[in-house]
Amino acid sequence: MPETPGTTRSAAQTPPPGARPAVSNALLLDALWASMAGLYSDLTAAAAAHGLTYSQAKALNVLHRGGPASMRALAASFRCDASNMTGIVDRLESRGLVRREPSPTDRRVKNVALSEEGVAAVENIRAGMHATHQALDALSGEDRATLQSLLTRLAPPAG
Amino acid sequence: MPETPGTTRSAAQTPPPGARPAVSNALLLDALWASMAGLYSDLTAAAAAHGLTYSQAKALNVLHRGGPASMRALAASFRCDASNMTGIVDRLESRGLVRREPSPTDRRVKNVALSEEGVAAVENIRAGMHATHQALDALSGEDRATLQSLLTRLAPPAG
DNA sequence: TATTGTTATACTCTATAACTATA
DNA sequence: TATAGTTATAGAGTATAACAATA
Repeated sequence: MPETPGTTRSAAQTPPPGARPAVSNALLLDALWASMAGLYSDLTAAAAAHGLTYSQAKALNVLHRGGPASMRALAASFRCDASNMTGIVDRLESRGLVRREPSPTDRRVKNVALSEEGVAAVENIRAGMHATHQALDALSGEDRATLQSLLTRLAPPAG
Repeated sequence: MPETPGTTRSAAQTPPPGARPAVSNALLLDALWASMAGLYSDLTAAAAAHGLTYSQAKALNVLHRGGPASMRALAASFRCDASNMTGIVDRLESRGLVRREPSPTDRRVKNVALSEEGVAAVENIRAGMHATHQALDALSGEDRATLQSLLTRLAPPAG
């Protein structure tokens, strides 16, 4: 039950006297929150243009990046209970975007794999995130590299 | 119907020969997506620790940052239909975290305002985003300023 | 016994449409 | 007529608990 308000910066990072004012965690949190909201909105719109929800697009993207995955592994990447994946994969499968394949080594496991249509869908959705692409295209090459580095350091281990 | 895969960088930014390899939009999109997922997960967990959902915490945060807002303005900040706010605000109000107050100037409008308990809740939730605070605390002062600047440039106009 | 995937249930979020009370 | 808020409805995501098949 922490009674401490927003600013929780470690005292070890006391800025040197005369330096420009430090950016508080509270301010960074606001900026992160706003950019997250923008990204989520852009992604939801791009998915909706293909008749898909955000979560469905997210599942396709996970499979696109990491290859076939078990229901359990998919749920782990969503950080949600495994039972939730049943419905999400059901809807994707009924539209022919993914397939459920029995694992050759463990008969309990079902591996979910993208179909050709699924690959096309996820690539179109990613390309259709116009606001995000526009914002990224406005950055210099150096800024892009810096952003990539900072985001990678921010991303949690489970990513 | 763009057939183009992930990389949609404008040709105007062709990197000079001999420069370090450019960071593609596809790579940046992955990094953004991963950090967004981490932030969402951290925020959802912090809200759940107070018995609140992500959307409820988001509404409290909007009111905390911007002061009282009409149902319509709240819905605009959520980029969702106004009818959805009724239930969200209902649940927050039933727990005493917000109040609905009639607008003095327009009898159709209801302004939603944080109660003292609501202020405490949103501040505790923000402070309870441990993974995010930890990741931010690991950044140098210069990196923090750079991140703040880049995120602000990424955030959409509607914020 | 433990694990994988599923089913059943309840709650929340979301979009759409229709309604009311104001303007 | 147009707008603010609400209600009704249906679809989707989420957590919990319980279950059958398999390890």
